[in-house]
Amino acid sequence: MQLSDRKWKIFNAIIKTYLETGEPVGSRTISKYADLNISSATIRNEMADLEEMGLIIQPHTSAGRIPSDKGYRLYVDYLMEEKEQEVRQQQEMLIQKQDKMETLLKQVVRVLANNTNYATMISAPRYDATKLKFIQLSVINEEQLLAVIVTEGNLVKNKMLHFRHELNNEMVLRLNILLNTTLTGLAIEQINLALITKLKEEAGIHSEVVSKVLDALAEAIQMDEDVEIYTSGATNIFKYPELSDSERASELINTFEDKKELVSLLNESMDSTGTGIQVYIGNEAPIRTMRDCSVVTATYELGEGVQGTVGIIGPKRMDYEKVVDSLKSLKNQLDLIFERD
Amino acid sequence: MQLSDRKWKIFNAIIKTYLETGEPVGSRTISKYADLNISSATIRNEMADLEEMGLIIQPHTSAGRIPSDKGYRLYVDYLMEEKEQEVRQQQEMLIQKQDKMETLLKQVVRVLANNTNYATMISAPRYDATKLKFIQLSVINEEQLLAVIVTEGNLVKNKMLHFRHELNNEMVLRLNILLNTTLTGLAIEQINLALITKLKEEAGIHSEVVSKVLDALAEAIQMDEDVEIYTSGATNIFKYPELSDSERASELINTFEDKKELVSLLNESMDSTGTGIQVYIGNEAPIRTMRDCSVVTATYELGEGVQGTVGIIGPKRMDYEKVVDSLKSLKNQLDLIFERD
DNA sequence: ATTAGCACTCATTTATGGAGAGTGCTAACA
DNA sequence: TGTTAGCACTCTCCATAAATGAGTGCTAAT
Repeated sequence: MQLSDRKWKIFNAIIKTYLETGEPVGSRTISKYADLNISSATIRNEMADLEEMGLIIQPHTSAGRIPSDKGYRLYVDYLMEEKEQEVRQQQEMLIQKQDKMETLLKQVVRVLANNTNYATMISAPRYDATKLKFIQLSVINEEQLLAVIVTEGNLVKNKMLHFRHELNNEMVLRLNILLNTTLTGLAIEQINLALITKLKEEAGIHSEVVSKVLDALAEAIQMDEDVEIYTSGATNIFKYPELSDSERASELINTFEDKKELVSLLNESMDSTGTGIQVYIGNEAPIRTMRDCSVVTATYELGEGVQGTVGIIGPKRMDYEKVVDSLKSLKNQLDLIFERD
Repeated sequence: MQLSDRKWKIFNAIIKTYLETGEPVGSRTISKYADLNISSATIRNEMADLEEMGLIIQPHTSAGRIPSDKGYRLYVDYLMEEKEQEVRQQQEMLIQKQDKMETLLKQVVRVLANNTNYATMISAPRYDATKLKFIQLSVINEEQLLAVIVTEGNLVKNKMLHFRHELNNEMVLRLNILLNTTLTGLAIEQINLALITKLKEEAGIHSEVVSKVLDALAEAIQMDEDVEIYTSGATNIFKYPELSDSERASELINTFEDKKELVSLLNESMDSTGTGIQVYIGNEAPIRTMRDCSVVTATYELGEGVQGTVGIIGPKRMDYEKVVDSLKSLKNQLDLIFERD
């Protein structure tokens, strides 16, 4: 399927105009379009062809045309290709380094939402590939231990552990040393059975505590996979009439509040792209409530394959160029911030 | 302003009916109301009186009546008075004890939102009156310390500290002992200047570290006052037509996402009621976007004056009885959970 | 191959005219 | 004197109809 030069120009004009106005665009509008001196009648003929190709759609007879999902896809693919080389002047967003990952991520989504006027989300870096930096067990009282786990990138987790028998300070001190000397610098996935057995052996009679700590560690990670995601600007969807009728808006905002589905989307995007930018148009995203939206995601890196994903959700007629630029710029900044860590 | 018995009955019938249907209620509807054998004409006369008193309103000529804010207020005041003694069969909500405060609070709002079909929020217990349980400084690398702060009720905070000069393990160990022996068991507000001076003295050349730790502590607390609030069920507002037009819904959900204003509301409610249940009707709440809502709050306790607030936001015609019951039940459970801590 | 012209289609807007619900008032009644 | 039936009146809420206008597809002329 090859588009003639003129067809391409017309198609482009339709997309551009529709992105701006959000309303079906007719042949006369296009005929007035700059550097295109053709009458509306001719354009009508061309549009009929484009429609037959499935690139544009008529919402009803005697209305203008709007891009189909396939049309958007073509446009975006072309756009991305073109962008590949071109390094544009990127608008700077002010992301400041933060001590705590959580604060940083919240800031990122907030700034991004304000900049783009779309809804945004970000997933915390995937934990199981991150290296352990530090473990600290502290005695809270006779039956409780607090385990603090710090990983590369200063992701801090804490988990409370309960024991039946009494804990004594000295033992905990020895365990701390043991755990740190053995585990520090390892990625979570490197902690295998052999290592665990060895640890337990060395811990002697306290092996039960060791296994509880490791369980806790695993559990803490598991929990994160499920939950750790931040969103912002959900209400931006009200700025786009095609999304803001009660029904749709409610569903969408619900998806945002729940976050569960968002996690799977971000994870999928991360797995499939490695480190690029990905666009889901309408039903391409695996979330039903987003069938009228487009989602653009980017994966950021935190050294050695450890990565998270940031995403922007808007109407299908979102400003893809701007969004892609914003994400690229953001991605660079994040990579930078994590680099000097 | 004294209501005759009959006027009261009519007023009550109007409120009850309106709470159910959400539509203006007319004289004929009331005349069919059980144990009230009066003709519609008579009721019309009474209603005219009630309207003059400002208790009910006519949205337009020849429509039924709806309660005014003043009317709701009267109803709620009476309701609360009546409830005071009566201990009703309270529906149980399943709140499970959790290790971490955050998890617990999130669970609470979720369950509450599901139970009531309104939007819910909860503020973490106020920090500055809580007693310190434990402080732990850990060396992360040459220039960074991780401070972990645990308070009563197992609220865990961590904060990363940066230093120019090198840190050594021994010093940190000594500081840990010093901080814990001195501060454990104290409420934050008890850490006064005298104590600080004494601490610094004992720390000798490491007094700089001490003051940084204390700063961090203060800052961590400050931050909490601003942010620590959890919400759930924001999308429930779409279940009530009077709140779910684009404009209103957008504003409301925004308020929920922002949380800043919610904090001030919850704090105010806590200050003014001590430990009871409070109802804000329409503009009584200090948040403009909630002018069409009612808010019911309850303060829960966590031993010795440490308290947080939980709130429910719904349309003005919310089911106050049910909401108050739910909150009371919840309050009891929370008090119980924290008690055995 | 392009374009002007025209008939035709459909969403959107504006008027119009009940139907229904509910009121306020008056006059009759117990 | 309090209560009620009756009635005219006032609104909102629909549904239907008519006018508008944007945009198309097709045909015939250039």
